Amino acid sequence: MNGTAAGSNASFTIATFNVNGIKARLPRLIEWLDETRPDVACLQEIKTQDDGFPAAELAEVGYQAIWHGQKSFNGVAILARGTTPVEVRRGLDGDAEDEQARYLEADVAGLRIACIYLPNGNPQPGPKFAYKLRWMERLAARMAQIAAEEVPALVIGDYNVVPADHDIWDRRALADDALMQPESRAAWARLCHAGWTDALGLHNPRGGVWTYWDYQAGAWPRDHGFRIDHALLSPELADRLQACGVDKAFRGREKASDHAPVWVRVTR
DNA sequence: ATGGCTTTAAAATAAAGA
Repeated sequence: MNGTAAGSNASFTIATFNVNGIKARLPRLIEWLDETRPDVACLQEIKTQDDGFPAAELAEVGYQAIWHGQKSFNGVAILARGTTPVEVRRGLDGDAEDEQARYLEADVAGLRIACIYLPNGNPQPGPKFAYKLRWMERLAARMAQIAAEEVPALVIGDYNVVPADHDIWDRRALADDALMQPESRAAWARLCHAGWTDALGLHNPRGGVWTYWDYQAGAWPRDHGFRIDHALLSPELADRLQACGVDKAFRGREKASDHAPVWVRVTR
């Protein structure tokens, strides 16, 4: 714009944060936004209906938002600093009966951003696990549509899948859990094989990076965590990946979520 | 060994999370 290289070297940060209740977490959320200043923040488990979303409080710290809420459970939102996300769609095709608020997609600054809260699926086997696997198929279908548009895109959020044994402190601890089942992992692998890049996995090929620590059993002080919050980048965006990481320290604060934020930085 | 927390909704417990 001004004839220097500054524009092409500038970066853009997109983060995801499962807040585990936006009402209880609002002070921590605002703290994190103020301290890390992501350009976009995708939130999961806001656990509020639409009219309970704290849009005014977020606007005070510079973020405009769109959100898809639901009473008590689930709920997703996309925040952008200094601009309002342009909503593309909410919810996935393929199940007219599904009323769970888990998918929200928007355009921000030339990027297509899908914020997801993938079903947990426990206990397995059972209807909740079947719903999880069906939901992953529906997600794959939507991601194929996005890929066909050949836009720089990322699908970011809480996938509730531990991709590999090196993504958990002890694979035996969750061996029977829906997050670790071969079917869950196969569905995840299909997304990656379709051309989407797991940013954090790519930059940490030996694993050992966690994004979640249970509230119970001293999981946080013992560092008994696992990796379930992911960012999948389309080929057009993967080429622009500069860095990615976990804001781990926020898991250790008072009244923290059980998830830590995950971020990716791309060339603008 | 087994550890047992946190949220929401709503009025004491129950459901869900992962």
